[in-house]
Amino acid sequence: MPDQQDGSPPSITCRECRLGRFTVYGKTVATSPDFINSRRRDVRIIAPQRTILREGEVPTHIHTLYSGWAFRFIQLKDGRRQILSFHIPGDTIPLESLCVSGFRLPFAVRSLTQVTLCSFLLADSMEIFQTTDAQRNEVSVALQRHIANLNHRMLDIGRRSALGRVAQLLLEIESRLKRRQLSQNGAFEFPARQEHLADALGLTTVYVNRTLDRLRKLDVIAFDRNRMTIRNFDRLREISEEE
Amino acid sequence: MPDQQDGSPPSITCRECRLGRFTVYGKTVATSPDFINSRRRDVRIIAPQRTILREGEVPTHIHTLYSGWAFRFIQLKDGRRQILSFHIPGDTIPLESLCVSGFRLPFAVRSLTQVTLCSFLLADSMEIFQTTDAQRNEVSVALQRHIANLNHRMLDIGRRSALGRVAQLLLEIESRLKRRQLSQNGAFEFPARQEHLADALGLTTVYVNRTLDRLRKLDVIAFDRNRMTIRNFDRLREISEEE
DNA sequence: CGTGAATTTGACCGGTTTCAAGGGGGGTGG
DNA sequence: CCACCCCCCTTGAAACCGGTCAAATTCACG
Repeated sequence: MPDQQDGSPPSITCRECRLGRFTVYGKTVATSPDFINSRRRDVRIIAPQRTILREGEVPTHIHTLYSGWAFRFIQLKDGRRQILSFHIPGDTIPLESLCVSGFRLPFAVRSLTQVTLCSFLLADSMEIFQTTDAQRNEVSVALQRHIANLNHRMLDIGRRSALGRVAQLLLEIESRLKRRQLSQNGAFEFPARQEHLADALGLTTVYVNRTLDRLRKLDVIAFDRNRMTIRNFDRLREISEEE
Repeated sequence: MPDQQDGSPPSITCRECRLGRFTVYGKTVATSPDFINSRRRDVRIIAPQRTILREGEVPTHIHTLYSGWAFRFIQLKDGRRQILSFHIPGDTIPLESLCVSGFRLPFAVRSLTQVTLCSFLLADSMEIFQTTDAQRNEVSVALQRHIANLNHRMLDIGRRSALGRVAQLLLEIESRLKRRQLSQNGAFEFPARQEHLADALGLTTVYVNRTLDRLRKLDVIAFDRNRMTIRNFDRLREISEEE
């Protein structure tokens, strides 16, 4: 694992980074990793459950999530929280800043696990992302995927039963992890607590638990504290579509 | 009203258009309305409940909604539908195409009422929107608002009661209409059926009806078939935040 | 007036929440 | 090395918000 337990950042260059080719600047890092590396201003480790970005701020840096999970969310005064999306290794945070100038965050970002961030100045990023058509296109594709995921999550929360929502979310996360080679045969690290799933799906923790239990008893998934396995993709897809 | 009942497009130039200054190219239209007008390829009237853009397509044009309402949505095979947002006069459809190259729509767009669209080639639009910093900024601001609205809608659907959701949606729509001078003292045209509200809020038509009725009995709103009036903004805001 | 679409109302149902208590596992300190 | 503790998962029972089904009413419009 890339995580360091002692709190010191990993001394890995972009050239050796196994995640580099999965990022939005994957194509560029492939051709000139040292260029990307020279623009990296910081590699930082952040503890679990820490605020990374505050709602309303205008980011001056963008970050690549090197290890761990984070999530973006909005919160009500009384504590009710909606998680808008989960960030997994290789994600750019916040992706929108590469496209929307002066982007004022309409959400906050928090680390879920311990997290390692590679940070770039937004100005430097623009140099990277505005130079070639190929690079502009990478950003577009990433942003399109993200928007599509948000739209689907909205459909899930508004129109699907608890069972369908959980199934959809698990499938989305697995497919994103798989694209980054972080899922093998449907098995992957899954550090989110049931509380996080609840806040992402518009459910309560208790009911997420009951729903996961149903899926487990159907032998569609298996999981323990930090690991999730999809044991029957076809069935999970059926459930996700019908419910 | 700008609507034509006879099906022929209005013969209004951008110079005389009272909506022009509220669009994303408002600044540009103010300085050179004839330039904008020269790029307008089409003014078209579309009947209610017609598909304007299909899910999965890559738009070649962008449209300014000149009159009427439209909405974007995703649908399940069994007919369940989630409305992602409503489009009101002055909106650019789809706004994302101005920022994300080759944007493949993850949703469909349909007219709610009869609708008048001013259409521009995407290529021509780029000329308009990429030329000046001021113009790029306009797009950013519009997109930020839109993203923020989507995020809030997600919070509403996931974490608020029916009463809070309805209140939030009415406030959002009123504030957007007001910015375009389409709401006076909280009173505005409101062509959406209760079914549309239901599909936007993740509720059923019947329950939207009961919820609107509660707000009406509290004397917070008044409405008939095509007109909505917010009679008590403070109370509506309280309700929207607490529920 | 007549017709169909949209709103409104009533009775009942059920998915999800709420409240509350019990259990397990991993980390820490004695 | 064991005991304790905290966090999280798990389970049960009861309540409730919103859904479902069905019928009545109102409204726009021809």
